Parts: sequence; C-alpha cells; structure tokens
Amino acid sequence: MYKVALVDDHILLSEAIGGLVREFINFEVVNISVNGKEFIRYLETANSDKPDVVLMDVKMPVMGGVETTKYLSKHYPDIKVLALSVEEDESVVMQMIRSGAKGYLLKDTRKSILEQALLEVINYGFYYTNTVERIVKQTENLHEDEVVLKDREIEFIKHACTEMTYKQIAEKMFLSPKTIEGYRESVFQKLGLKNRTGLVIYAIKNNIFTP
Amino acid sequence: MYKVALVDDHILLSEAIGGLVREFINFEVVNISVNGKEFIRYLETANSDKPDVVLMDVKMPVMGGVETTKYLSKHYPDIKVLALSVEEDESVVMQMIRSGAKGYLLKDTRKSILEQALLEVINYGFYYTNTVERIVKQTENLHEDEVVLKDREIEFIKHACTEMTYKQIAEKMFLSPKTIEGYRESVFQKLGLKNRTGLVIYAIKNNIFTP
DNA sequence: TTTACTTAGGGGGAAAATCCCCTTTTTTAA
DNA sequence: TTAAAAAAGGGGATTTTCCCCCTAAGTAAA
Repeated sequence: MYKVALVDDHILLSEAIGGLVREFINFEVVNISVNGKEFIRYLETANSDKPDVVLMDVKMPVMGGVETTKYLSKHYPDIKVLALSVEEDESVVMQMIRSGAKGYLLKDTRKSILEQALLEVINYGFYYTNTVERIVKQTENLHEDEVVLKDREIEFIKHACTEMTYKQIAEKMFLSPKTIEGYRESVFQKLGLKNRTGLVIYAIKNNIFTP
Repeated sequence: MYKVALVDDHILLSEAIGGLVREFINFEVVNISVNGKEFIRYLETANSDKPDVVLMDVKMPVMGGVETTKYLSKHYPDIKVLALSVEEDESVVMQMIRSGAKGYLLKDTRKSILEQALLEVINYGFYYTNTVERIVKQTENLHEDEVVLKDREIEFIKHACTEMTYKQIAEKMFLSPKTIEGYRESVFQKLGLKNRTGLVIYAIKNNIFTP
C-alpha cells in the first residue's frame, strides 16, 4: 500500500481529495494536515506511517508550501512532494519546483491524472504535466528570474506597497531616506521598472506582497 | 433525493466534492460543469433533472460565479445557489450574496458543515456561517461600499495601475492632463487614499484591476 | 426655466518621487 | 591581509504627484 498525506488548509478539499485517493488501488491516506508545521509535527511522531507522497497546497497560513517543501527536501528526502494547487502563477510553480517538489498539478487536473501522477512520482521520481513543463522551460530560457533581490530590498519593497512615503519607510526601517533611495534605485534597475506603481504590481505578481 | 449540481473549473475538486456529496444520505449529483455558461446550457436541456442546489465556485473562466448567480436568480429562482470558494475576500463574498447566493462556504469548511449547509439551504432557504454573517454585517454597518465610482473613473483607475504617468494616461483617454487630475482628486477623496500606491492596492483588492 | 449635477478643463504651489553622480564604512572573499 | 563588493548615506536637479480653489458647457430634473 502506498501511503499518501495531504497538506492543505482547505479542509473540505483535503477531505474530498482524500476520499478520491482512497478509491485508488493500493493507496491509503495516512495523514491530513492544515499547514506545514502541523504536518512536520506529525512526521516527527509517526514511525512506520511516514507517507511516500505528500499532496501539498502552496498557499497556507503558518507555514506555506514552499517553505514546507524546502524543509522536507532537506530532512525527509525520501518523501516525495507533489504540489496540488489552484495557483497557476508561473513564479509560484517555479518556486515549488526549485524547492524540491517532484511535480505540480494544476487545477485543470482530472481524477485519473491524479492517480497517474501519484504512481509516476512514486515509481519514477517525478511527474510534470505539459503545462508545467512549458512553464519550467520558458522561465529557464528567458532567464527572467536571474534577478536576485536581497533581504533588505525585499523588506523595502513590502513597505513600498503601502501608502507610506519613502521618508516614512526610512523611519520604519531605521535608515536614512537616502539609503531607501539607494534601494529604490537598485530595485528599479534590477527589475526594469519606471516608477513605484510598477514596483507594486511586480511585488504582487511575485508574491512579495499580498494585498 | 435532493439533486445537487457543481459548477467549478477545478475539475479535480468538483469530482472530489461530488464524491463527498454522494456519500450524504438523500443526495445525488446531477451535473458537474466547468463554468456558468456550460451549466446554463445543461439547465436548458435538463427536464426533470434540474438541481435543487448548486455548489458554485466564484472565479471561473468564460462565465464567473457572480454573473452566473445573477442569471440563475432571474431565470431559475427555484434553484438555490450555495457559493463554495477559496476566495475569502470580503468584496467577493458580498458580491455573491448580493447576486442572490443563499450562502457562502469558505475554505475552512468541514464535510459535516457542507451537509448541514446543503440541508439548511434546501429546507430554510439560506445558510450563513458565522464568518460570512460577520462580513455581511460589517459591510452593512460600515457602509464602506457606498462609494460609487463612475465608469470613466474606473477606466482611469485601470490605467493608473500601470507605469504610465498621468500625462500618458491623459493621452490614452483622449483627455487633458488636468481632467485626469480631476479624476485622481475625486477618486482619492471618495476612497480616502493618500497616493497612487494606495489606489493600486485598492484596485486590486476590489477586482478593478487584476495583476 | 431655474437649479443642480456631471464632465471637462485650468492655475499655482508644495511635497514627493525620480535620476545621476559621488563618499564613507562595513563585510566578504581571495 | 588586502582588494573588492555590499551597505549606507549624500548633493542637487528635474519630473511627477498631490492639493486647494476656480470656470464653463452640457444635461437632467423640478
């Protein structure tokens, strides 16, 4: 019997999908958690009931899919993560893949595809749909995300998605307005932006800031 | 037997939730559609198999939950709409309720609550969770949405969510920069905003602009 | 026909934001 | 340990945004 765990804050959905998985031959559901933290707590006490595959949501409170997947890749490399989310945002997909997810199921998945994906992840180690494969190739080719934002810059961006002026942001970050100016300049240059409006849109698109 | 239909573009989820509904006593699933248009087409040819309740997603391509609910309220008032969505955005909830939805199930719903909600909607005509009730009361009391934005103002807002300067927006809208200035002023005043960043956030929160 | 509302346009000034070029201090890596 | 980044701060100029107050034409309603 293959063991499957579900991590999703949408309780109804994980219960429903759990029902689906139980219908598959040779599959059982060993755990349903509402966020990464709870799931990791489960793993620490679970002895023989460690799952082979985890169906992982991306957006969750407390500990999100990306963070959880990174943790699992490091501490439980045998457990395969299969992302299952309504997010079809390219940057989110890439983040999950880079964090160690073995596959990413989009919302337009059918029941039979879920079973196939579970089997392939267990037997071959990965499962990519055409859509996801396209996204991965696109982002690899375009090298769009070679921009590396530093922690302090990201913090600045979050504040910039607010009605605060740069002066006020400077106060909040205990820096001089001129330093903030520097962050603005470097961020604009890196991302090819013209003004703060563009920055806000970028931040929201790339999940740096959630409105 | 109570008849239930599901309208959701997330095929996997509707299949899974359909499985859940079939487990309930006295319930059967008569139709699963991926958007409002497809569901209405089904209704037009379905004779005796018209559903008592529809579990309706909000965000769907082609024909969304709000539009579909409005249509159903007008043409099929006997069919009760129960919104079932991951969107817990207040304005979205209010839009669905105002469009005629008899209830709104948030993501934190349990299986047993779904059954209860279905039964209550069928027997009493509506089902509101505490969370939704709170949202409805809040928005009613605060009268936050008494702001009425004119078409031309909304058009301006959409352009303001761009890297264009006001001067460029004026050109795009074939108006003088000073007229745009007037729109900016009135919109800021109506919405209590301090600057353009606030406007962008507002526009995204209220689905005027989608990044 | 007068009143009131909407739409369009404007002046002028203050405050932010943007841009370019430059210095000092702290970290990091060779 | 020394050179090279990175982080923090700055001067000064230009553009954009923001704010308050004002006019005129069209329109709808009373």
